[in-house]
Amino acid sequence: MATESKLPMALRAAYLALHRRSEARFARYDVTADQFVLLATLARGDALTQRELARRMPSDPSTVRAMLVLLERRGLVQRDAHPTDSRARTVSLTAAGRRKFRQLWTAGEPVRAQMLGALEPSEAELLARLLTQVADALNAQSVPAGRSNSHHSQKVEP
Amino acid sequence: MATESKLPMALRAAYLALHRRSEARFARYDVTADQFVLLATLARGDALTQRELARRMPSDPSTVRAMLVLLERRGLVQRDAHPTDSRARTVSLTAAGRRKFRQLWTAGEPVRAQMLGALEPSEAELLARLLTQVADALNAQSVPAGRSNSHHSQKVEP
DNA sequence: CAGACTTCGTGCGTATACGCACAACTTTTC
DNA sequence: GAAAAGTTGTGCGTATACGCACGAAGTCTG
Repeated sequence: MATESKLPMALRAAYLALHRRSEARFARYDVTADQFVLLATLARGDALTQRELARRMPSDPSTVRAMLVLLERRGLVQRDAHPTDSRARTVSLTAAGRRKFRQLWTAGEPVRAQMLGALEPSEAELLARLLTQVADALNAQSVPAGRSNSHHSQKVEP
Repeated sequence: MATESKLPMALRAAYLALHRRSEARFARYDVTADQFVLLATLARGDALTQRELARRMPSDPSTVRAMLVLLERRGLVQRDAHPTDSRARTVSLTAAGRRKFRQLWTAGEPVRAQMLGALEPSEAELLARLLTQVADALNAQSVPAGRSNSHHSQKVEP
């Protein structure tokens, strides 16, 4: 039974280590590791709805909202009315947000280097692939109580 | 730059997916995913100090303390005076705690199966190894430019 | 077009995940 | 042995991470 829990525990340990390291690294910029993820996501695709932003992070929409409130207050992001959907709001980086993100990207370099340095280039690639496979499997809503071992990430029978 | 952040993002996504899935799975037992980790750690080595428990989880000692308060209140763990060190307290599972853990272990089986099912057996092994490598690298206090770090016991090249 | 259903964002409550400062205690040092 | 230094647990503050319920607005029925 210990062998079976090795993978989940290793995943947890690795993520928490990454998170702690990043947190320490970004602290002097007054930005958290998760705020960095949010800013990075916006840097790659601006003017997303909060929902879409949350989906890409990936994080819970209500978590993202809490983060946006803090970031908006500090002028790093702005939220505007959606052009066509009046329920939604679009989120974008401000000029200050873009500047901050560039600083953070540089500041985070040693952490990424530390991760990558522990692996062969091919291993890094492989690791990313395996993690994605695992994440997809876990997100594929496959078995709350049924037997259907649908190995593809599609819908479940209603 | 997108390629460089792929691995950290994939790690984050995979962990969060695991966490969400586990959380949902354990909810009906009124136990969180992290409480499960704590109980599992105690199940593997009882009568640890809070510090040692935190180290093995791995989690922050003050986080572990908060968790212990909740779990103790519910009678799943107990904290006793340490036999020789009067600063420390030893933590153990109660009978109810052991029973709960067995239930949780079973309840969590589908999640582990879902993870493992997405991988070849050899891949699972490899993934665990790579994650451990990454975690070790991140925890190895290599200090890329700091000055005020001297606490941890790890080696650093000077 | 009206009702049902879905989706978006908000607000609230709980549990991590930490850092930091502090008191009590242990170990080391001189 | 007493002072210095280190360790253990506690308490506090902030930021996630989420679920759930709600109102508002969009979409889909008939």
